[in-house]
Amino acid sequence: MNIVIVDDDQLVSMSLKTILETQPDIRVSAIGNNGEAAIRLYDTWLPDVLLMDIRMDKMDGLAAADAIMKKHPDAKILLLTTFSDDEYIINAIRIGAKGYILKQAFESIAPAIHAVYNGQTVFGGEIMDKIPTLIQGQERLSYESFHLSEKEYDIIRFVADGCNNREIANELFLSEGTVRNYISTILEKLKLRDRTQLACFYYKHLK
Amino acid sequence: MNIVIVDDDQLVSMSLKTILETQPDIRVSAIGNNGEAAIRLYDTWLPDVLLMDIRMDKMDGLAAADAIMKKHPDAKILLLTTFSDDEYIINAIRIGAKGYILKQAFESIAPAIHAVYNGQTVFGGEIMDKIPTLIQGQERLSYESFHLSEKEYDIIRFVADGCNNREIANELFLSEGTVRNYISTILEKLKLRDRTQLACFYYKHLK
DNA sequence: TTTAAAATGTGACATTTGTCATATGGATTT
DNA sequence: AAATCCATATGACAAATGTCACATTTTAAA
Repeated sequence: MNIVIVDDDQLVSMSLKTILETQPDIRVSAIGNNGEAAIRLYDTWLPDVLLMDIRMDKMDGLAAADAIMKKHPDAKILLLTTFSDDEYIINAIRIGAKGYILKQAFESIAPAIHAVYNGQTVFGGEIMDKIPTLIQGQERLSYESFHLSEKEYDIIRFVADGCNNREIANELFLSEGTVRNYISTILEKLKLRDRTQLACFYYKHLK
Repeated sequence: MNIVIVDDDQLVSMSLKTILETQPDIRVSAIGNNGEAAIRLYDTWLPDVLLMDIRMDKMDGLAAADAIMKKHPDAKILLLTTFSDDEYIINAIRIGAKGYILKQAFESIAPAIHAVYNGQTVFGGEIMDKIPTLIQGQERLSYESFHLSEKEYDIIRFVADGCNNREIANELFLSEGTVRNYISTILEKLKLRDRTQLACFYYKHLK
């Protein structure tokens, strides 16, 4: 497996090279230190996987990745980042990068490369956690954060499924009145007015 | 590395087991064939990675994954799928699954497991390609496809925002009765029963 | 054991909701 | 001009909903 590394910190690229070459099936063909070099090196070496830092001066990793993907749609580019800067994630995905991982996580870089080499897309765990919020624009709150009991949460799910009180009562083996009482309490806790608002709340914050 | 496999096709689970056990660092501790078994086996074996099919009868993989993640927030669950059914992807991410890959891609399953074990999240390449569209405009159905007028759609949005009839009437300078009539028509067109179901419908299909 | 706190239930009540039949004024078509 | 359609409106009505005050039972704590 033929790899090219691009990072503007010489120290990092060398460490990466050292780590990767302990893997029998990996060879580091070249090292660059900015986006322009990345493009040039990619053309020259056509690596199986390009390992590239996102933040670099001259031309940043995203721009370079974009240019490379346009020219070589099958390129497998694994982006490295120091912190999980949200702003980049979506664009990285959109550009078609095959991964986005934290460069601190040394020991997990080799597995990531293997996965990418095998046609998959890899994200550092912490990074993936942000996707749902990016997709929806809001994070999923757990029902604990509103001091809702398990049963109350059950009921919310039925409401958010369009069930009326009778149906919920039948499903949960409760009387209709009890269901009403539950809903009344839930509405009070969440400062909502009626079941429709509750359903909306569910889809906006709990789903 | 301690793995549990869950797939309702015995043949698949056995093949997977065979493939995985060629890896020196992987041991398959148990095999199950439905979501309930998954939950039970997870509790029993606490595997490093749980490999589970998405589509199963009895209880599907997503529901099981959700239950397991709620109980064991650190669980590493790798979901297997036959085709890249879009609908599941977002939910898989939301639930916190650590991967979503095509089970056909035999040779790439081991690398995926390693990556997940190392704290990363893995997606089959074809699958990741769909994320951008899901992120942007999540295949929302247009209101035309339900023969809803512009005004009717306006009203739906208010309902899905938790407004009651009076509020909608004020916003749109209509009488409360008119709003009711509109909603009545909308419910008829969409074959729904009440405004709560309408709100749910909005979030499920129109949002 | 006694006490306290949940979970569950009931009945009464006002409000909101959804349905229906029907009416009016305007715009469009014939 | 007549017929038709559409948006809007009204009033009457039954059903569903949310609130409240209160029991009863079960569970957990002191």
